[in-house]
Amino acid sequence: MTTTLTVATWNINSVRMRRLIVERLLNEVGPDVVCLQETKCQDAQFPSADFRKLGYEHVACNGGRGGYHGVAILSRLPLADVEVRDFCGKDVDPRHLAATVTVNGRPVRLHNFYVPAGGDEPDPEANPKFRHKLDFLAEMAAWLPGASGGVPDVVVGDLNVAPYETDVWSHKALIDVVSHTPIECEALEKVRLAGGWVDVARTFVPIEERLYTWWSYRAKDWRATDKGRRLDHVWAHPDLAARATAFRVLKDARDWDRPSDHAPLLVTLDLG
DNA sequence: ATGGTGGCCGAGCCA
Repeated sequence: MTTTLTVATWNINSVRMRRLIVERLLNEVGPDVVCLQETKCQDAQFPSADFRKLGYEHVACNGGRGGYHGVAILSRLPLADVEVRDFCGKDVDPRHLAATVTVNGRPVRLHNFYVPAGGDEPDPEANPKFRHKLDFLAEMAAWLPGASGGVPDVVVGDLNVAPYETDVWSHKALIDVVSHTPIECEALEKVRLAGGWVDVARTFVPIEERLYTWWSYRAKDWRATDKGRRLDHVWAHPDLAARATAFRVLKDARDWDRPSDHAPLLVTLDLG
């Protein structure tokens, strides 16, 4: 019996447009669980059957009205206690989905997030989208630490903030650009510290080393110019972080056919 | 260089 759990997180930028590269991840990498963001797909239209055929029999999705945002979890393992939370008092705001998987008798609570991008102007007074982003992060900090009911948890997703200097191609150039402004970086750090989660990526890739998960579609040659940002994250309860045996950003997927602008992240936990 | 690209849905919004 295997005692490892491999979790992927990937902002897919429309699951219907990019179903084939999701299938490529399932076939070629084969994580146990895949957390998707920006599915842009109502639940009734979600291509669950295609993923089930590949062995991902357990599918949970939160697609809202379809056009915007949306999160989903594909899993080879049963998903228990599936939960959705609408943040910031919005009726339909499909940005969160939680579920529990159990490996070797050990339950792990997964929280899959798509944090609001925040628009262009980093001023909460002038820009309601930035206000929403800060409010969302504040609500995460207040709610998330108590949300897993004592089950060790993993928080993943497109958190839309690159918190450290080496999480962006130029700290100086991006200091006033939404995703890397000090107020957001501090807000994200507050969320992480509120629950005591470990930034798993940074336990594998030292803080001195640049690490990105997103490269703009607008770059002429994304790999050569390498103007990336680390917007996607894997956080883990310290007991789980201590069991993390592998982590990587699957940068090659940024060059797959009709790619997402985000690369998948993969973490493996040894629950033996 | 205040553009550039891409997906929603079928114009303008969102990222």
